[in-house]
Amino acid sequence: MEKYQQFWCFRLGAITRKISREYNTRFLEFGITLGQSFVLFDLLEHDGAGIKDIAGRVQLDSPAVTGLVDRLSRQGLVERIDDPSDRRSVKILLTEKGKELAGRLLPIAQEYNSCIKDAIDSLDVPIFERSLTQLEQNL
Amino acid sequence: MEKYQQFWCFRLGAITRKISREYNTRFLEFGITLGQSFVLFDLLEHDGAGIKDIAGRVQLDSPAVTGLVDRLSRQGLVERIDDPSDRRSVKILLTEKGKELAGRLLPIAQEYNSCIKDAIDSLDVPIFERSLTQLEQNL
DNA sequence: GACAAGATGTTAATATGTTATTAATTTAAA
DNA sequence: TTTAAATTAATAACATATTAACATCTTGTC
Repeated sequence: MEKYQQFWCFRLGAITRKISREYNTRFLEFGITLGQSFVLFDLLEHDGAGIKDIAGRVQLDSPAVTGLVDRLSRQGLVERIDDPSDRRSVKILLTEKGKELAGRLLPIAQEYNSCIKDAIDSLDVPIFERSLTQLEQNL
Repeated sequence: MEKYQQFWCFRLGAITRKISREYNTRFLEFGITLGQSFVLFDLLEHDGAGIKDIAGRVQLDSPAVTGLVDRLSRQGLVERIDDPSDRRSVKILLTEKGKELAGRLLPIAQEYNSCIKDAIDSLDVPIFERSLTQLEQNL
């Protein structure tokens, strides 16, 4: 076993890519990718949010969200409208089609998330989740 | 807390990006990125390997490794030479400069890997690593 | 030996993510 | 009030990752 293969960063990256690939496969028939779905899910609870707010919650930089919103809007799932209270800003709104799709994708994502949890000992799940929280907080 | 933010996929992705960013910052002065460093580290133990072998070990597709090797070779850190035993294939060799740099980066990476482990309770480390192994095996 | 099937690496097209820069606007300060 | 500083989103440039298509070469079978 090579040294670098024990780096958490390497292992986390490989696992994340594998999971993302599976999500993307499941979402393929809807024409959506995993990253795009997070924006849709976010808008379900924050319809009309600006780019920066979305970026903060999905933990991406603004330019990345700009790109995701571009692709979603090209599919008629979201709309950009000017923010009347701040002309620099933009409000992202779910269209009917987008709202409907987001509602359809959410249970699919939740179901696969359960599958992932099943991959490890059920007794270890709370500890694993606690570790994730600590990584989020302490890095 | 939004639903999607509890998806392991979301959390793992965000953590991985954060760690990668820190590695890339530490490697910046060497003109190297995290992904490129994995290829260098791999060659330390498998000098002369082919693209497909490297891809298998670093868990990427061949085209991704082709790109990484392109950038490394542009910096004179690796060399492509024809495989005399199979004319489809290519051997990737570390140059002196590449070998020297890989040896210099490895301890930096190991040191930051320890930092990351310090982010979680030391008692939880073995369980977290066991969970990673199970995710690798069962997904 | 000839041909079909498989293997190897590259290229192209698309999506993702980061950093730096820019344009437009708002806020704060002098 | 005029100017300086900060904010918002977009763009450009680059690196990364995946899939599909391709060219080249090897191998196995007849």
